[in-house]
Amino acid sequence: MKPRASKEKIVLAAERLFNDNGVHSTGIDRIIKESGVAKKTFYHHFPSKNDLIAEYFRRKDLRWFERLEKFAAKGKTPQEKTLFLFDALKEWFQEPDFQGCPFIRGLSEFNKEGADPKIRQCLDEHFSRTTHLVEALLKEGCPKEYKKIVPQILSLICGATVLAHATGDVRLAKINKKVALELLEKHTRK
Amino acid sequence: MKPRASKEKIVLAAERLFNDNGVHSTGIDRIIKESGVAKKTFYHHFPSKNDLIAEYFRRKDLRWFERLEKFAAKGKTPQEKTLFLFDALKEWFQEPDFQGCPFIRGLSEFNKEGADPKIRQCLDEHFSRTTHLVEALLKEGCPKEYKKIVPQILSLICGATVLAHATGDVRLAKINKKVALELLEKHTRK
DNA sequence: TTAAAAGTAGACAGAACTGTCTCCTTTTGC
DNA sequence: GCAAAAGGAGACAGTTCTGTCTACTTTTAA
Repeated sequence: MKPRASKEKIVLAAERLFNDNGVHSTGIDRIIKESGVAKKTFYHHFPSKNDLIAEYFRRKDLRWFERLEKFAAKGKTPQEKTLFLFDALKEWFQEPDFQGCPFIRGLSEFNKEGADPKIRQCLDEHFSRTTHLVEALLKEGCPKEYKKIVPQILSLICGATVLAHATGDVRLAKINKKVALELLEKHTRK
Repeated sequence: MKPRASKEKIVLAAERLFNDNGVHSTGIDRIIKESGVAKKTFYHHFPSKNDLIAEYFRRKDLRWFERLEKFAAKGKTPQEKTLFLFDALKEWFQEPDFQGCPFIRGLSEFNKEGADPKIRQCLDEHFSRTTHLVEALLKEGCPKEYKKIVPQILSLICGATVLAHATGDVRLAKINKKVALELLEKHTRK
């Protein structure tokens, strides 16, 4: 086996297990067994489980923004770009292993006294970066009122994600896209 | 100590610890220590930890609907009742120990293969009962279009809750109440 | 009053978890 | 080619977790 492939195999196994069973419920031994590496190899790449968890969140964050930007690029105006974010959600919700947002799930497990600071930082940065992305789009699209609309759009994104996870209803993406459209039309017409 | 008080003390300690540290992260020993009962007493009332967890969710569910109904009762029309739900959220978000929705958090920990069925049932019932409450209000308020609006209102409730937890911004309740008002006005005028 | 129910205190078993360590082999990079 | 880095296999320590059990005391209710 290629030495450099070990780290990747660990992260891929962790990604699947964390997604299916939750982060806390997934033991190191299980990750090691399923990735097929030796325990020493694991601890060579990740000094502790928390380092793997942080890496997991960094990767999820990266892919989240790749997806959002891929869809936003389909729109011509900032308003269109914003609306295409909901198509990104639709694509996400339809994935067979969709288990809700890793960061919202992460809040449950790591947003507490005593949790590893580098993990909490991953969560904080993810939420603030998502906010900034929407903020940047709306600042361009409706510069006078973007401060009002940003939390509304973020609520629609969050709400769709949680409800799609709780109920399995993929249509939430489309439903909230329409609400977003109405909000944007209303605040752009003025 | 009064014998009948033991069960209550256990549940109260569990409620605080589950809220502060998460359900999985809270060990039986900690709950026993903080509630001040003997281990045998604990297992007398709850055959297993999962039974305590189910009881925890049943109580949270009960209080959630008590609160929603208390606020809904302040409105005269179904539309007003629906809008008052967001004032219930505001009250909730302002509590010093607000740590997000226990059921959304529970999804992260228990919505997986192998989780205790009675716990998953608590979660499922909570989401469907909340849906039915909103559905009942809107069915009365705008009978022709309630099917469209229910998921929108639920999204606004969910989104506000998650974002208030993630960012600490209590204003989400008020912001989304306004969006809900616009949605209801639009669909009632027709 | 008295038997049953509920409680206290805490040892203990058995499993699971994180992280360390040893011994040895393979791969990489200069 | 060869030293250093990376990897394999797995024993082991130390902790924590759930759940059981013994021995004894207090409260409740008929």
